[in-house]
Amino acid sequence: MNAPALLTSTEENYLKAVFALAQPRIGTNALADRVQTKASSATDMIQRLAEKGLVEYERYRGVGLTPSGRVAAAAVIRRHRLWEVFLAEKLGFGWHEVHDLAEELEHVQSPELIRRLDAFLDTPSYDPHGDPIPRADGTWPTAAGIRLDQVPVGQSFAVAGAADRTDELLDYLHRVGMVPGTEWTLSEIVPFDGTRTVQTRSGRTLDLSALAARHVLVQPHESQTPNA
Amino acid sequence: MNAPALLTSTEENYLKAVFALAQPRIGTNALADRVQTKASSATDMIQRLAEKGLVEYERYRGVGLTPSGRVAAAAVIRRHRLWEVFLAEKLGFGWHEVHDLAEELEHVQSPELIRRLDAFLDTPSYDPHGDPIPRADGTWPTAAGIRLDQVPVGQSFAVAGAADRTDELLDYLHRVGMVPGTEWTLSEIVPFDGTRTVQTRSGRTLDLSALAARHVLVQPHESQTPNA
DNA sequence: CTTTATTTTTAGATTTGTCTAAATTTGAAT
DNA sequence: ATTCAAATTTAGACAAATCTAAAAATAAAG
Repeated sequence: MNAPALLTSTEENYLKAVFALAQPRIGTNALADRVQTKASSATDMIQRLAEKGLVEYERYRGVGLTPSGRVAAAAVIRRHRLWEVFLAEKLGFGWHEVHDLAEELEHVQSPELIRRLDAFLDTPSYDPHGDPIPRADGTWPTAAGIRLDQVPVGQSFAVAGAADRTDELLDYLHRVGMVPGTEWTLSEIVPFDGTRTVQTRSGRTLDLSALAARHVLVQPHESQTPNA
Repeated sequence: MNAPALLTSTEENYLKAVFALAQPRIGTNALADRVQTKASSATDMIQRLAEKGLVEYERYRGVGLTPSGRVAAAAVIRRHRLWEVFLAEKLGFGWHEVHDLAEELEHVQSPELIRRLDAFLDTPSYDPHGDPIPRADGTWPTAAGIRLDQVPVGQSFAVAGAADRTDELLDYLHRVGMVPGTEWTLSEIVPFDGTRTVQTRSGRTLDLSALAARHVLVQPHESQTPNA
């Protein structure tokens, strides 16, 4: 329960992999695959992380995260996803290009840097892929609903919120009338680029890019078959 | 003359140190001091860099950079100083805080990242300390004059240009009338914070912060003693 | 309940970058 | 020209992270 010792980049990468794959435990081979190494190397590394109290490990039984391992993993993921937002929103990289770069940037050790980066980006809750960004305290944003890009065609829903607080997004959603509380139905998903067409009960339609759809949180309704 | 092989962070740090200290050669001890290591380690590293053709090394005689070493060093320094500009201008770090962080960020390997970062920052020519940023092609910005913060009290000068192209700086200089071709005399340097007071021949005075003074390039006049 | 196949772990070696301590070389002083 | 001190290099060891190849444990199949 003392201050979290500094981890090497390699240790951080293993932690992330365990976090991603352990439900609740993951084997050495799968882990080695994930971090691009061999099973024997993974065993070595895991034993070190176990000594540091970050994973719980039993020989031949796989690994899982301890509570403090979960906190450490969230910190790394937070750094990773904030850098992804920076790369996409500020430098104009495509959402598919940002992962590898963030993989390097995430290991720069400085709480103050991350605090300021977070503020500079307007404290986003989701990265360019739509994945949640852990908060500074290690908690995860629980979607006030599900993301619009995960809603099936035909589903009706109410807008619950926006995935981040940038003026650009909020202005845009306000301008097109997609504000919390409003009711819509998803009528089409364009296969080519994932554009969503939604419409109000009064018949007004609106096209939203896949990116925009990832940033809109909605509360789906019971079902489109009105019974009861 | 083939593509420059990827260097490790450590190799890059040694290269920077040789660049900074070799005029034209530097000894093992001084180099070791600079990179926070021991002379024996420096010897090892230098021999590796010599094999890669980046430094010219003769036993017991010290090291200097080869032409391709100079190019590689410029690339590292370019990355370092661009990150410094980012940290200071975008994240609001003080100019004294940016060095150590840039030291880590500079080793992220991606030409495209640096290209985009450079554009995002409006292609600055000087970092927050006033040091020149090598261009993408490895050439160095030769000051159209000297920086105003290096002018002694009493000196007259003509404004030659601005150290970078950000709208903020250019707008500001335009607004206060400090545009290329105008004539001024430096009448005071405030010891506390380095603020410069300058005045026109007609007597108008203007206070410039130390930061602003670092970003103004001037052409000093012969002398303040009017003879001939 | 054996046998076999898969997964996991150990053992020993390698690379990068470092260290201490001992051996060399250089250059300066007498 | 010797001697001496400072700078530099070698030698040998170590820690982190990895690998290959061999050994051990588990799980699956008959």
